[in-house]
Order: sequence, then structure tokens, then C-alpha cells
Amino acid sequence: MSRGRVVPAGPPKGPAGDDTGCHVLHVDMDAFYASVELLRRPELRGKPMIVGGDGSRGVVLSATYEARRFGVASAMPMSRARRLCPEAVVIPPTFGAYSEASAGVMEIFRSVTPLVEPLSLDEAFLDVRGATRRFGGPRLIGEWIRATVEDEQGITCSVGVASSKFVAKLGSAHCKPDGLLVVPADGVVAFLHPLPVAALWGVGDKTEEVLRKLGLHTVGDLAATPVQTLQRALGPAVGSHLSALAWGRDDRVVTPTEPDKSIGAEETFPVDIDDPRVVRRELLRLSERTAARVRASHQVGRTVSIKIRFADFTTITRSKTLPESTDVGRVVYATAIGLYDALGLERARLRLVGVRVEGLAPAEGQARQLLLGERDTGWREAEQAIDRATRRFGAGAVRPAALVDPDDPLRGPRGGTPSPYRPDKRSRSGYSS
DNA sequence: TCTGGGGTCCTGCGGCTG
DNA sequence: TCTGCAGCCGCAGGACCC
Repeated sequence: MSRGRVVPAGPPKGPAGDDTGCHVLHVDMDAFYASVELLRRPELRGKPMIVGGDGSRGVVLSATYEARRFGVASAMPMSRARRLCPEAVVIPPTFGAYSEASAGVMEIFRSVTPLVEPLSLDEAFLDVRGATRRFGGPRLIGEWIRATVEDEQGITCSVGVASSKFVAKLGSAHCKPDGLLVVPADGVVAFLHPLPVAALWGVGDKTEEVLRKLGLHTVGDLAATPVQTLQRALGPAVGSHLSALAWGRDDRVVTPTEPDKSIGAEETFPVDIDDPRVVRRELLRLSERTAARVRASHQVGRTVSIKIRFADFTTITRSKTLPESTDVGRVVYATAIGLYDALGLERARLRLVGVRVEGLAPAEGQARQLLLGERDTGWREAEQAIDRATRRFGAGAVRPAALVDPDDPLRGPRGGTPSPYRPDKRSRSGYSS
């Protein structure tokens, strides 16, 4: 999803330019979440509407173009968005609906070419070299996709057509909303060089500031700067990467989905928390959620990391690599709690905690060495049974007893470090259903 | 202005090992 | 046995993306 930071208004929208050699399409849905919500609530059409968290700490996930006219943008704090556009209707996100719409859109893409690389729910790269005989040139394919998506899904999208992924992506940003732009292979440099440096993939606020201090404001400025200068200022990898992009060099190919390298979950508290019992309870919940997703992806991970964000927004991470890969919530939690306890935070005020499992590899074929005295069935099997129950009865049907507390979802177990898995009087397994 | 949640990649440092 | 070195790995932090 475009975060609205890239390019100024430029060339006219619509088909133009020679598409010879332009085999990469970048398709980006326009205000995707908001557009899907409008399908469900047509009475809001033409009105400013914002999709985002309704709490005091949410951010804007998506906004209609009517709201954007007031300055509302993606990732903006909701409090600011409300000030900018008080009359906007705020809708909490319904990710299920977005996933469903996304699947429909991706299906359309795959009817053109199997070489589809989704970047998120609402955008993807397509390599259309193998489709030109059936559909015509890349520009015609882009037009067909735009028309079909609008016809079948009721939402509009923008398409960039170019000889590389990076330029195609800039192209779609350039013609938003509801446009198509071809950047001819021999016109890439002329297209790129007037753009601000922030248009480049990999230039965020910090890098832009560094470049500004060097007197570099446009991509053309960047291209004219020796790569060694950029490497000294930004590091060898980033320096050479940006130098190449500034000349339109981007050799990355369109690659249909690769498995995740890490899976995690994090949660911002509605108010800052200084009670370690609440933090531990949250770590348990996040460990459970993360491990379940790791199991669902048929992978196991070797490193467990936690993330702690303090009230002043400073953030630290701690990680531990295990002797053996895991997908077991109990192991993830034990590791996470060990990392947390080692910090000795006591009454520090925390804003967010997170748990992540890294170093993922396919679960199949992972030889598992039993520890001395360990039974060959145990927590993994128990958690797999829980996964089956969850699929059948819904999320939360079975969960650790320590998380069953209908009166106060944030209240932690009493008395010291919790052992939520330890069998208690209610359930021998420590789980409750 | 006051900052979500899901990720990836890069860099620097220290410890270990051959 | 000690030292210097290179390479690898684990770890932590930061920047960036959608």
C-alpha cells in the first residue's frame, strides 16, 4: 500500500510511451482498505472516511481521497487525522474482508501470468513476458487488469509499466489514483532524475536527512555523486544500492512468494503498563499466537526475540538462539520470559511488547533430538491438538489457563513469575477450554 | 504530531575457533 | 604456550517498507 510519500504530480495519466522491453508491471490498489469498506457501506461514497484503530493510540491504515484532501495520510496518528478532518467517518479495520478482496485481485493477476510477486494485500509485481502473445503488449495487459479488477472487484487500481521492478513501482505511484503509466526503457533516466531522493526505495526520513546535509535533493543529484561518497555517508550496501537505483539499475526479478524468514506478534497497550505480571501475561499470549502461526506455516524457528518499547518510545530487543528449532508455544514463552526477566525492568513503564521467532526453516525434515528423559510426545502434540480445536471451534476455544480471565483481560496471575502451563486444579494440562 | 503491526535488511561488536 | 588473524556466528540496534 502506498504510504503517500513518494512523487509529485508528473506526466499525464493514461497510456503513453513505448512499452518495448517493459515486462514488469506494478499494480497498486487505490486506497485499498477504504475502497473495500465502501463496497460494504456504499452510503459513505463521496464522503471522507478513515480506516484505522479507534483507540487513543491508533494510526490511519487507509483513507478515502476525500479525507486525503484534508491532509490525512496513511500511518498518521489517528488523533492528528481527526483534528485535520473532524467530519471523517472512522471505521475499524476488517482484515478478513481485505484478505478476501486481495485473494480475488491476485487471482486476476495469476490469470495473466504465474509470475506474480505479492508485496502486501494490495500490491504486486507481475512479469508479463510470457503473456504478451495472448494479451498483447504490457500496456494492453495493464489496461486489461485495471478494467477487470474494477469490473470484478469494484475497486480501482493503478499500474506502472517498466523494464524493472523499482521503476514500475515509481510509475504506479506517479499515476495514482486510477491511472496507468508506461516508463519506456530508454526514458528511465529522464523519468528518475527530477524526482526527489525520497522517491527511491530505501530512502526514509533518516537517509533523506543525511542526503540533504550533503546537498543532494533529487535523484539526479544522487546519480552525479561518486558512489564512494554515498558509501561513506550511508554504509557500503546502502550507498551502492542507491547509486544503482539513481541510474535505473535494478536487476531484481519478479519472484513468486517466498516463505517468511520470521514470524512475530506485538501489542501496544492502551495505556502504559508498569506491572510485570501484566507484561508476562502479554508475553504468554503473544508467544502462543506466534507459535501457532509458525506451526500453521509448517516451519520451525531457532531464535526467539522479544521487543520492549518504553513509555518514551525508546525500543530495545533481546534475542536468544536455541540449541534446536521449535514451533512450540511453551518453548517460545519460556525463552521470551527468560529474556524479559534478565532485563530486570521491575516497574519500568512499557508501551509495547512483542515476541518473534526468527531463523525459520521448513518443519519437515528437521531432525529432532530428544532430551534425556524427554517423552516423545508432549507439548508439540498438545499444541497441535489445540490448533485443530481452534480450526474447528474458533480462536480462543482452547488456551492456557493463565489467559482465562473474563473479568479482566489485562490482569496477570497472582504471586510471582507465572507458570501458566503448570497443571493446576482446573486442568491437568494447564490448558482450559 | 506523537507515533500500529507485520515484516526485511544492514551494520557493528564481541566471542569463539582454527 | 602464546599471539595475531580471519572468518563465522550470535546478538543488538536501527532504518526502512507496506
